[in-house]
Amino acid sequence: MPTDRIDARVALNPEQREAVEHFEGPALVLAGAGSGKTRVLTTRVCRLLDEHGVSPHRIMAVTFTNKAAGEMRERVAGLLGSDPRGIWLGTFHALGARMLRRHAPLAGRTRAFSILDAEQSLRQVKRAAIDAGVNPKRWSPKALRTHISDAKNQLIGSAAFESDHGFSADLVQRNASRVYPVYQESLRDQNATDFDDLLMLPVRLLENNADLLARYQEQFAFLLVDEYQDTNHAQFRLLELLAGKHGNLMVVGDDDQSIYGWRGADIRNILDFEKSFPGAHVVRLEQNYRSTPVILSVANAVIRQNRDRKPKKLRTDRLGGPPVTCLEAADEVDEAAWIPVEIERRMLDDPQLNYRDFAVLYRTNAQARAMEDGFRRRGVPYQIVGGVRFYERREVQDVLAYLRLISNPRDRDAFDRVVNYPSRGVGRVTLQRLSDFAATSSATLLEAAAEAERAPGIPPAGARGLVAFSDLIRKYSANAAHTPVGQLLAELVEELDLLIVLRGEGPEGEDRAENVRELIAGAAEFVADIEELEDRDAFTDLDIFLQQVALVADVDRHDADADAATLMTLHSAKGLEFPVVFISGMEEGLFPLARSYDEARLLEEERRLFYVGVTRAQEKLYLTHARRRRRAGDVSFGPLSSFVEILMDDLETKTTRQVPRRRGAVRWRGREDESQSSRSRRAGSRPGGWDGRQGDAGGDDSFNQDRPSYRKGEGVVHERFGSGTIVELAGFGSDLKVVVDFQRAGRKKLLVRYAGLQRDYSF
DNA sequence: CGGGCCTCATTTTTT
DNA sequence: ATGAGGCCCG
Repeated sequence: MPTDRIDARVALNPEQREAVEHFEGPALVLAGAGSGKTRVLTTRVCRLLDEHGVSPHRIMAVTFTNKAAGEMRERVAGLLGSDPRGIWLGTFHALGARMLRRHAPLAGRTRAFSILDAEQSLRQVKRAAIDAGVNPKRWSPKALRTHISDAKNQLIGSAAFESDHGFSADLVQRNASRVYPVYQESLRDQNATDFDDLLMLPVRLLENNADLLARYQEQFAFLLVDEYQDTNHAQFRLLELLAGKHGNLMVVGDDDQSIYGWRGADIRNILDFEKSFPGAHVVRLEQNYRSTPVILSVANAVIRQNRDRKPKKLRTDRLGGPPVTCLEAADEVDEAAWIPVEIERRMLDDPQLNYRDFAVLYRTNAQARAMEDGFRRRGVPYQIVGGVRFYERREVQDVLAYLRLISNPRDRDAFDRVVNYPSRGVGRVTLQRLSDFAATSSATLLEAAAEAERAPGIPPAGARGLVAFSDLIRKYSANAAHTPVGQLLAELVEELDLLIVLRGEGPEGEDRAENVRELIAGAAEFVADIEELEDRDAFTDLDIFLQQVALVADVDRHDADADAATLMTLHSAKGLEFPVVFISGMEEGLFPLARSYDEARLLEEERRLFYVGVTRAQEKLYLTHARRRRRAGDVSFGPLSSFVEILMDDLETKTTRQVPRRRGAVRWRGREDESQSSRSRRAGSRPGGWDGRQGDAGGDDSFNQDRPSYRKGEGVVHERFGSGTIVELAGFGSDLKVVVDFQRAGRKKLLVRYAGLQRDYSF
């Protein structure tokens, strides 16, 4: 029996088995961190294919990253013994793009439409703002784009948005409502979409074309969705539509790991799944196979504090494990110096460990730089995920812009970018004249460029440049149909002498040339996705390459096999695991980020983010913080993060050599690097504020004047309201607010500055 | 038309 | 502190 074959290779616990064996109807799998959800998903896919004989093209499996999709494909192939050809497997955006590509004319696009990334779409928003008479200096294109993007993720089209906000008192909204239609129209003109369109347009396609909807509903007999907690409304709607006939939708997720609220993800999708899909079969996976109980208890202690969640608790059969270490460093340089040293120390202790077993996580990409310096100085190999994205590098963008223009001659953003790169004597004025000329003859810029000699006001030199440019693009467009991308790209770079141009650009030049070479190498390896074979003939290699490149995320480029420590943001770490994890920058104001204090919702998301970070660790977890940190040019003194604060009793604490010893500490200058102080370190903090001493008293937490002396759960006494318990903290420094549940007076929000609270020591 | 200098914002996370 | 964008001059 085929299924025996699969089951024999995949050991499942009863809950996992229950999920895997679920067949028809909606299902919600609440899968805690490390509970084997990927295994459940892949095994179920295998079962559907192998046991139930479902045809692969009738299954859609949605993952959060391309990399996760690739891994799932591999695992399924491994279990089945053959590649699951035909299955619709990928991210929402990739699948949306695929659907859109097939029916592009219905959405006013051709099959070779361009996908604009954030930066490109921002430029188009700016252009649209100008066209719509909205001054981009007064109204930041970024803010406008955020509103437009939010609207799209809510499936609000430009017309609806205009009638909602056209006369809104909120001026940003009102201006956004003027820009949105112009922006959207310009995307259509350019045969382009932004990321959000890859969700919204397919939904519109299905909503407006009954036969198409019926076809896809019939096709997708089974839908599986990973990381469901991070879906937004558009994604929900897409699933709702596609699952409309068969209703066999299984979603897997963990509300505690919902960390993309800022991007429109709606945690309600998972919390209300059973309402949206009545009769849903609910399975909970709470058995954790990843982390030591020590790490899990920290994770549980943190997440328990969130109110808006489905109660659950991770269990493990594992025993023991080293304590979680909290390290205090003097500043971010000190922190970044200590971590690689500690990594080497651990590797000496345990020869089993490799560099790849370590990850350093941080809240913001800005922290990467100092960390990178620390690793480089120590000579510890590392790879950074994120930050300046490969595909966003200037030189890579330039080359890609050529390709985009070759593939899609209407791509305005691409045209602007490379028409004068390398220099062809085409300046701003010439470009403006060309644009006018194109408008009068209703041609594309590229078509107009071919005729530039006839355009009024364009000097002969500029016209020659434009004609040459147009000839160049035309030549490669013709070649694209029968030349592999790698070769096309190599020829192009050769013809433009790009590598030489780049090397001549100064000290960065060599790196840039190297990046371009890497891009060529990547393109040479590119083989159009076999899934596209069905409608393969309609596309050139180039079209497919470009659409794929546009959707590559940073994590997709993470090389798990390289023997190097991984440096990345907490967001990027979702779904990954490492034996040893460092979470750095554990300071109030940085993590949680200061602005999350205003709203409980935001603070809860920060806490979930912390939970995600903690649960990445298999064996050993470090939480590090710096007393002093350079941020955005000036120095900030962040007190220990409240997330760590509540855990202090269960942590082992250390300091680096750079940190002055506390009063009463055993020694000031031993050769010993770390001191074992812990617990009760804060017994001395006084109620009512801070005592702003600086300098040598440094070990005392009161060193920092921003440090709130209050913590959640503490008892306090107010002269009028009596005694109560702190349930919430908000604000900063002199703006610190507390929410207190008073035994008699009920819940009050107080400004510490005025409230005159006393600590209730009897508590 | 291009280069260089100055100003400004920017630092939350990303498909 | 750093980068991007705008402005001015050669």
